[in-house]
Formats: sequence, C-alpha cells, structure tokens
Amino acid sequence: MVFKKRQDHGFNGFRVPTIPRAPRSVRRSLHKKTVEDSQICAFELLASIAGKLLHESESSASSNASEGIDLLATGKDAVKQERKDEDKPFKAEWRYQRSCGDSSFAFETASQNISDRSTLKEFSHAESDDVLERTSVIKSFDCSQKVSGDVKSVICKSNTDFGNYSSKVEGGSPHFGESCDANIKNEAERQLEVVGLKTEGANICSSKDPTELFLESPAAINSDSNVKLPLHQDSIPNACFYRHRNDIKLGSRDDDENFSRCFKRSTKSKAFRPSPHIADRRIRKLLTSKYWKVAPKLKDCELSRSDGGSKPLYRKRKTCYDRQRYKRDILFKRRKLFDQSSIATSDGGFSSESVSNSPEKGITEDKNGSAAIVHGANGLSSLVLGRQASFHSKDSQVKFSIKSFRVPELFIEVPETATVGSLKRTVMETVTAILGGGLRVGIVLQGKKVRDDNRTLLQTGISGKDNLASLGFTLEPSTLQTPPPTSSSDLPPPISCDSSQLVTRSLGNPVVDSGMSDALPDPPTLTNSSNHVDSNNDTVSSHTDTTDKTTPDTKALVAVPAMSMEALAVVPLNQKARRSELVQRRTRRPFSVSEVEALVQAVEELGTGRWRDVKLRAFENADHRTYVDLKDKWKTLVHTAKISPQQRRGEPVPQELLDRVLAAHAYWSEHQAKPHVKNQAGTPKIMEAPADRHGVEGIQL
DNA sequence: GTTAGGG
DNA sequence: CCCTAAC
Repeated sequence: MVFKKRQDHGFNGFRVPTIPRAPRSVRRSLHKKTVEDSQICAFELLASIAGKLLHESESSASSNASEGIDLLATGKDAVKQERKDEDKPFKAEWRYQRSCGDSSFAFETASQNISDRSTLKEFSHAESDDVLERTSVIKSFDCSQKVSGDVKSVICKSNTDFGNYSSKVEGGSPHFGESCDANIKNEAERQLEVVGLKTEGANICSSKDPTELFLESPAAINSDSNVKLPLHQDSIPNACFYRHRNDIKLGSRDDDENFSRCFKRSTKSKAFRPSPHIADRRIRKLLTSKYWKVAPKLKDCELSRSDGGSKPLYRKRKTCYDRQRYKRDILFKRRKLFDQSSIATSDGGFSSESVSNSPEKGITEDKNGSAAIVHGANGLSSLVLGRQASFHSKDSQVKFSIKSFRVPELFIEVPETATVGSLKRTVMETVTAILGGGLRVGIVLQGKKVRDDNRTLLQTGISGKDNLASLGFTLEPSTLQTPPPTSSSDLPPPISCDSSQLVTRSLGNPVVDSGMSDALPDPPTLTNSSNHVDSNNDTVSSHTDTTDKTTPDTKALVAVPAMSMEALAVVPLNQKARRSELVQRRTRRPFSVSEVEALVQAVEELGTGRWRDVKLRAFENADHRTYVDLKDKWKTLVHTAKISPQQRRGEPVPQELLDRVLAAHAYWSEHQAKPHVKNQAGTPKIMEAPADRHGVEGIQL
C-alpha cells in the first residue's frame, strides 16, 4: 500500500492518520516539501474528508453546525467549544487499526459508552467485509477536473440514515496502532483529550472533528511558517488505514445497508503487473465511459448480482468480469447527508464550496458560494465551511478551523477474494488517483477568490471578524489543465506549499502520476503501494493473492456523484476526463513521403495482413511506428488514393505512390490470403516497380 | 502478441 | 491514432 511506502520513507511528511484532517497541508508547509509529501497530504486530506463525511453523516442534521471553519479567538475558547461538543450524545472516534481490524477499511463511530466499546471490539474482529458493508465511508471525490467522465458515477440513494445521529468526533484523529483493541481506543481518546486541553495555545481542535483542519496563522504572515497544526496524533507511529467505527450502526441499524453495495467483478491478475503499457490500457478501459455502474441499494452480494444484470454496458470485455470468480464485491459508499453532495456529483470535480456565513446552515449555501469551483472537474468537491469566526485582535492571529470537506461518494469495488491488503491498496490507489493530481487551495473571500498570495491576511481583509464569515477555502484538483502556478497567486500563503507541490507533481508526471496508473511500478508516489511492501504481510499477500483475482479493474473506483437517486440508477462515466490524465495520446507524426514509400514497398512485397512483417522489414528502426500504425497508414493511403486530390490533406503523396498503393491493394485483395510466398510465381507485378527495398529505418521523425 | 476494423 | 474484438 501506499501507506507502507510512506512509512518507508518515514513519516516525515506522513503523519497522516493521526489526524485525519486536512492539516497536512499546513504541516507540510512546516516540513520539507517533497512530492511524497504532497501525496501524502492528499491522502490525509482524503482521510480527513472521509472522516468528515462520516462525521457528518452521523451527526446528521444537527451536525451541520459541525461543518465550517472556525475561527477561534483563543485556544481556550476553542477548547471550550470542543468541550461542549463533547456533551453531545455520540462521539466518533477515529483511529487506525492495523492489526486486528485491518481487514476492513472503515471509519467508525463509536459511542462513548463502554458497552458500545465492547461492541466495537467485536466489530473490529468481524470480517472486513461486514465492516465494509456496514460502514462504508469512503467518499470519493474526483479530483481531476477532466476526469470527471471517467469516474463511474453511481447514483445512490442518499443516506438519510445518518441524520439521526448526532455525533461528535472526539478522537479527532485516527490512531494508528498495532493493536486493535478498545484499549487503544481509550488511550487514544485520553490522549486526544489531553492534547486538546494542553494545546489550547495552538487551539488545536483535536477533539471535535477529526476532519477539522485548524490553521493558525498570523494575519500578517505570508509564508507558511506560522501555520500550526495539531499533531497530537502523531504520537502514533504507524498508520495504514484508519477505521472509523460506527457502533451505532452495528448495534442495530438497517440503515447501513443503504450505504454499502456490492458489485461483483472479475479481476485479472494481469491488471496489476503487466507492462506499463498494458497497465495503461487497462486503466484506460476502466476509465472509459463505456463502463456503467449500477448502484443497487442492496447491500449484499446478492444484490450485487442483480446489479450485474443491470449493468448493461459495463465492461464488455470478458476480460474484466468474471463474476463467478468474484465472490464478492464490496462497495463502499458514503453519502453525504446534505443536498450539496449532489452538486459535487456532476462534473464539478473539486468544487469547493466556499464559505458560508452561517456555520450550521452553511452547507445549504454552498452551492452558491462556490465561486472557486473548478469547472469540469468532477470529483472532489470539497466543502469547507466556516463555522465560527472570531478574530483575535491581540495576537493578530486568525485561527482557522476547517471542519469539513465534502466529497462525492467514492465507490470501490473489490472482489471478495481480494485480500485486506489489496483492499487497502485499492482504497489508497483510488484516493491517490483522485488526489494524486494534487490539490490546490484557494482562498475565497466574500465570494471572490483571493489570488494574491503575497498579501497578508490582514491586507486581504481576513483579519477582521466581518470577513471571516465570508471566508472560504477551496480545494481544487490540480490537474494538468489547471496547472496552478505554484508560487502564483492562487494559493494562500499558509497552505500554498502543499498545493504547489502537488501541482508540481501532477504537472511533471502527468502520465505516470495519473492516479490510475499507479499500477505501474515507477511512480515513487503514493500510488505504488505495491512497490513498497515492507512490513506487512498484507501487502505481500495482497499482491499475490489478489493479483489473480483482482484485476486492474479492481482499481476502478468510482466516484459517485452524490445524488439522491434511487439505487439502481446508472450513471455513465466520462471517458475523457481520466484518460487525459492517464495516458497521453501519442504525438501525431505524419508519415513522410519516404515512409510512405517504404510502406508501399513493403506491402507490395509482403501483402496486407502481415503488418508485423512490414514493420520489421521497413520500419524496424522506427520505434514510433507500430505495425498497427502501418496498417492504419495503409488504410488511409488506400483511401487517399481513391479520393480526388482536392480532397486530400496533409503532405501530398506522390501520385505514383498512390497508384502503387491501389495496385497493391487490389492485388492483395485478390490474393487475399497472404501468400507468404512473396517471391513465388504469384509475385505480383506490382513488385516490379519498386526500386529499393530499404525501409525507412533510420528515419526518425 | 497480431490482425482487422471501426471510431 | 485509439480502441477492440478476435484470433
């Protein structure tokens, strides 16, 4: 998994799990900037988002308040607030479980009650599948702007279920622990609490919402230096996934069903390791719009079957699916309670929903607010809401608490046979894919995007209370398309670092990076979790085991647009979007006359239908000409020869060659077979003309 | 991996 | 050129 990889690198950048908050960006600023970091950040962000989502769902209606950016005058205040929150009936804990519960990737919310804990424990041991099913929380956002199409969108029924819960996330951060027990949990809680109290200066919000992002920055400071993030979680070293438990659900909720979905899918071993080229292809396939996903309401496999039936177009190729092979597909899905989610759905990609004045209601407002929305991008829409803002004149420091990011659902399909490790990896990959492009952070003030990074917050007007209400952050996928100038204005000082890096990365290695391509070995980034399998068996096993069964397809994560649709609705994916990221179209290299001649020559000799031989004979050294290219070129030549010269375009091909093309075409059409016997009696007249047989070999365009 | 065609 | 189906 990616995680591992990161671990390998050390946690420098990667403390992630500790706090699922967006904080990374901030932290990062503090730390060295590296690609990895950026990636990590992305991941964290995702995690935070997911956490947030969960939180939201649980907190449901009431929770609205939770979302937002809090600006707290002082740490104490913040603390108080948090404390208040604690009173709330439920709190959600985040933690990362590695050992026991590993199997599943989930976010869970646990009630504070001891009894609940016991439940939790059990739960943790339960099979991942169950967990997954029950508590699927992953939401996805699609980051790439263009990618939108690629993502499979599924229309899901909104989960109103969560609405019932009011929950508070106490743990703030997920814990990464080797042990999965409740004990840890307890500790974690304590720690968190303690931290929360102690850190008042930092105004760390550890307790409330894990997803919250707190930023503290002096109004005057441009650079990131000041941003503080609560790191208490950091104490815990390893983290792969964090799980969020939702005890409540376990306890007795049918509702859960709504969330989970299963798909069956077949996987091919190939998918993961094949040559990069293949990998690309596969990826592309996945991305292709052709795939449709159906989201059944059903939770179980059974359901999945049905869905299989329902997916008409989905995966033509036999390759992709062998349902039988897959015992089960797990779909995670988390839905957002709020309407907005729907917004995200569409292509919006990361649309950030900007600031809302009213903390609680903010969500509703979002739509409007999102000045910063990246058009076209679909995936990830992040919502950042400002909950409270208070300005602290003393310090002239403004504290930001970004409580939540909203993202569309993320669908992850995994064969039942997939290993836990593969599941993790899949999740990671998905996330990476989504976030891999990097995120840009934007500041929106009063509906306007603040572009000048050099301005101080004060100058920008962020220092004032008044403005705080109208302050918003945007998260945008940094894709090729929107290559944000790293240094440029768009990024707000504090966060800028991260974004810039992300951007950089994305720009630099578009192809490789494309999150999807992670299957490929190279990318040092998060993507390749596989590469770094160190400690865990999981990883290894996952590879081996999963590999067979898990196809590249497995990877297919689908960002599901948040829609309040009925279960079976099918949404097509956009092809275009991802592809761009994944694979770059080869540059066009028109055939030169000499190449055409060589081609004609070769075809005259070999005939059509032996393109490989043609390639070998005449274009062996022209790496950019594949036999498919030659075949295609011949096709076009034939066509060209048949049309009037006026209709021809591009570099004119000597009529003489065209005549030969027609002659050869006619000849070989007749002698259809491919008389390998080139020199035999049958040798066509055509052959006569040719002067030289040398290919284009040396020619390189 | 190739071949043949459609896009 | 890309993408696939068929081999």
